Amino acid sequence: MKSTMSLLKAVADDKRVRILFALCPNELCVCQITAVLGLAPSTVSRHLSILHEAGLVTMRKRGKWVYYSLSGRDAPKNVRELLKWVKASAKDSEEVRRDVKKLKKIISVPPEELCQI
Amino acid sequence: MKSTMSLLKAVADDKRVRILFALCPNELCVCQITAVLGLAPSTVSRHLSILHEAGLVTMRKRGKWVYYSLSGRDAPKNVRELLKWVKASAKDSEEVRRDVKKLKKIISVPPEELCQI
DNA sequence: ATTATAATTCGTTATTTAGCGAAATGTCAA
DNA sequence: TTGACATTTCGCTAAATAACGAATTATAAT
Repeated sequence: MKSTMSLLKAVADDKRVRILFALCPNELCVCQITAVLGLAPSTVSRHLSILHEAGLVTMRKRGKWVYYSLSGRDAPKNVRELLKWVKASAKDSEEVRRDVKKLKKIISVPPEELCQI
Repeated sequence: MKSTMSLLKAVADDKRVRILFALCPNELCVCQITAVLGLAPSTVSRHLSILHEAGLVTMRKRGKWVYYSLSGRDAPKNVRELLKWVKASAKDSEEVRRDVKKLKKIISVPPEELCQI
């Protein structure tokens, strides 16, 4: 029950759902996610740690940057299924569409130049 | 996104998840659910209204009693899938097992005599 | 070494939400 | 009608949590 609730609480926040959608096609570094959401870096970092704690995302450090991506094949089945549910349930929403659009611009800039945008 | 979030917020509370499990085999009236959870009737009523608002449960009035049950075949697909996910993910938890045991005793008493327990 | 930058941690504030009891509503029975 | 009971609504308090900025950590570049 504990791990189930930590998964459900992790996805029961619209900012975190938007993060999951942003990570759908690609891994992203924190500053890119911050640019999509328009929140303070510290806030985004906290959201990411909640998603990571629940097992929904994985992270990888590369130099100064930390890249996050969706948990994949090696994650427990319920994690994969929950990600699938969220994706199917909210994929047509206005917010997600807006973020996808924003993401295209963000990805076109290398992360080195991004953070002062 | 709005309806997705209302579903996710509805299930992101352990008391409400326990209610969903209690409703798995049978519909129950509010006083029976109250007996399982050990919370004040007004609190349980509020939890039920959140689940109902999200579309996860249906209700039926019969005399003084109001019976709640899980949404079924006629519910949207994502609702049915979410219920399935929750059920699969938490079915082996200690809390659920305890509640199932408690429920057996509760059901063995007709609701007319239950509320003063 | 020093500086600059990405990310995290921490302390604080504001918002949300769970919980309760009291009061209101609705229904049955006497 | 009156009374009893199941449920809901309302107002309040306490707890959980999102958000921010400041301080800290870690890494890379000068």
